Formats: sequence, structure tokens, C-alpha cells
Amino acid sequence: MRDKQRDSTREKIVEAALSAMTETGFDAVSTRAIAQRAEVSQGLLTYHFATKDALWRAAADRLFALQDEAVGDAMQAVGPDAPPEQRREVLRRLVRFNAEHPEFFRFLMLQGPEDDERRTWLIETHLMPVYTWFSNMMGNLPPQDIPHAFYAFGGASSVIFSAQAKCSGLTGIDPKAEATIQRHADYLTNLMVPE
Amino acid sequence: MRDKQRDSTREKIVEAALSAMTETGFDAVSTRAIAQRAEVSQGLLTYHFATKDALWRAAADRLFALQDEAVGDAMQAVGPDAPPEQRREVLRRLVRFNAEHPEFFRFLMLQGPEDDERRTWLIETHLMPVYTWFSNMMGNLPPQDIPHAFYAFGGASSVIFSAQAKCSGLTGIDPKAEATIQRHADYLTNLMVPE
DNA sequence: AAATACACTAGTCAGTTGACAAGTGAAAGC
DNA sequence: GCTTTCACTTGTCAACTGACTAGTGTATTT
Repeated sequence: MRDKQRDSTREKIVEAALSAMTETGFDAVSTRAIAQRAEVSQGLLTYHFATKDALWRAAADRLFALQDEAVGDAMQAVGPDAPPEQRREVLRRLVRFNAEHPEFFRFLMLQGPEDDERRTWLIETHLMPVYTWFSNMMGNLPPQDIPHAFYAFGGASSVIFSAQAKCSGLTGIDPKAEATIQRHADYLTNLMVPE
Repeated sequence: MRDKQRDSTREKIVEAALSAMTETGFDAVSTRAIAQRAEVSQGLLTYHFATKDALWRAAADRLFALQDEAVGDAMQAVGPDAPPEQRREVLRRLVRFNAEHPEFFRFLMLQGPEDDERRTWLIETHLMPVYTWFSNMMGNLPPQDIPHAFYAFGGASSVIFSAQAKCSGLTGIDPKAEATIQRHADYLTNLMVPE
């Protein structure tokens, strides 16, 4: 009973931290602002997460857990010899994940070059597995193209959703609309894995 | 004589502000940190630029002036009926610009949804013209594909360079290397405008 | 029913923030 | 040569930062 309460509070805090941090970045967000979003006292943050840094890591863990849940199994199942349609399906799911979680890409981009330790931790703990799966899935490409495909697809599939407010103001289309997501997925899939 | 000094100082400050702000974001950077980079006193920032916000705008102006210098003329020259090779050349130059100025894309991404006024100013003043040129250049595509092409190419051509430190740590390739830039330009150009 | 455990709050700390006020000194104008 | 201009520095301000300490109240254990 008390444990359940504890977990739900921690979750509420991580959720608030994640959304706050992906709006303005780690350093720009105060623990008090996060606490206010989570509707708890500021002291409670340092109670559950010793430092702001630890809270950042908890937010990262949550983010990659979400990604794994959404595309992990599909991505691992598709190897270099898989039929193109399977690959296309995984790419479509990745686009959809980025549309539903624009904070994922923002979190990665906002983590700048300034903090070596956080960056290294992020690469080793979370980024490397994803890159390995992607490499395996796209193993049909020439090996030297893999990093380019990874970053090209990563950027191409995310920016339109992660720069949401700018996108609708600029192009008039609504990046949250189902039709937009669908069209973006189709557009990219056709580029990367032609039928 | 004094005017020249004034201009070079202002430039030094804008330069420092730009590099600092694109590392950690607007709110996370202190005016004192910027002043230190520019090797001037903190008070001088408020002397030349009344507020931190004004300094941000000056940084944006400089960034888009750089872009215009690098690709503006080429982009405006290529219309919907231009031969593919011309379009390919502009895309290659855009990739190169993003490689040489990874701070450009970072600046755009770090500007989150939090500040309406800055975002609107950025769209109307700088983003809209670029989007219009791009639309015109890619006028051979179905109109409804234009926003998707814009964001897909924008993201695909930038992230590998703007996430520099993460990229070399993750993939082992050096995004600053000439060969990498060339390869990325070729890879993307072939995707977007097949020969 | 008394004792314990612990999720949680309030208050406090030194250090940092953006902006401003007052002063300095060297170049430009007369 | 005297005055004015102005790029620039120093010092100061209230407001805010992350982390810590000392508590409080309620559920669980004995």
C-alpha cells in the first residue's frame, strides 16, 4: 500500500521532470519548477532522487523504456535478410513512436556536448543498444552507409514532431494529426526502403 | 576608429553568445559565462544589448546571415523546373553548411515551445523565407509532400553534425571529417533526388 | 496500545542569476 | 587645450538556484 504510493509519486515526479527538461533543457529547469508540475514539495525531489542529475537519469531510463516497449521487439526481430516489407514496417513504427513521443528526440538533442559524464552514460547505457539493433536491421546496406542511414532516418523521422510548435506556425500543417503522421511515415519509408 | 572597435566587440560578444547558447540553450547560459568567453565584462553585454533576449535575437540574425551567405543565392536560383543536377547541388551545399555550422540546427532545436514571442519572431523573420525558397526549389514534388521533404531533409542533413560528440562516441566515425561530410551529402542527395 | 518506519513538508544555506547605477579613461570635436 | 562623447568596468540589487536539516503525521509492526 505504502509502496504503491511511493512508486506512483516517483513516477509523477519523473514524468514532470521529463516534460520540463525536454522543453527547456536540463540546466534551464529548476527543481522547484519540476516539483510544482508534479504537485509536490521541492524537498521531495531530493528525497526520492538525491540529485538533479539522478533525476535526469531516471527520466532517460523512462524514455528508453517507452521506446523499447513501442519498437524494441519489432526491431530485434528484423535482421539483414528480412524481406523489405518487414523493414518498412519497423520504420513506420519508429516514425509513429517519434510522433507520439516528441520529447524523445528533444531529450537527445538538448543533451549538449557540455557534460561528458552524462553523455557517456547515455551512449553506453541506452544509445548503443539501439544503434546495434538498427545496424543489424539495416545490414543489407553497405556497412559504411549505416551511420549515415541511422542519423539521416533519426533526424528525418523526428524533427517535424519535435519542433511541433514551429512546424505548425511555419507550414500550416498539424504535426499531431493522424494524417500527417501517416504521410510522414509513408514518405520516409519510401525514401529509405523503396518498394 | 572607435566605431570599428565597437563593431568588433559586438561581434565578439554575439559569437560567444551563439556558441554558448547552442551548447546548453538560452536559459541555461548565464550572461557572465558569455562575457567570459568573449573576454569582456558582464556589464558590457547589457551595454551593447539591453537584455539577454536582445542578444539572442542578434545571435539568430548572425546565424541566418551565415546561412544566406552560404546557400541563399543558390537556393533562390533553382526553381521547380530546374534540372535535377542543380537541385542536387543545392542539397549538397545545404549538407555542407550544416556540417560547418552544427550550431545552426542546434539553435533551432533548443528554442523550445516555452517562449511564444521568440518563436513567432523566429518563424516570421527567418524561418519563413527559407521555407519559401525550399518550397519553390522542390516545386517538382507533390505539394502535400513539401513540408515532409522540408523537415525530413532538415533533420537528416543536420543531426549527425549537431550531435557531434554523441555521434563519434556511438558510431566511431568522425562527423567533422571531410570524407564523412562528403558521404553524408552523397547519401542524402541520392535519397532525395535520385539520379 | 506503544514503538517504529518512512513518505513527505518547511525552512535555510551559500552561490548564482539578469539587470542596473555609478564611475573611469581614452579618443573625438571644438 | 579644454570639453564632450562613449566604450567599458566595477559594484550592487532582489530574485532564484540545488542541496541540506529538522521536523510532522500517518501507516505498519510488535
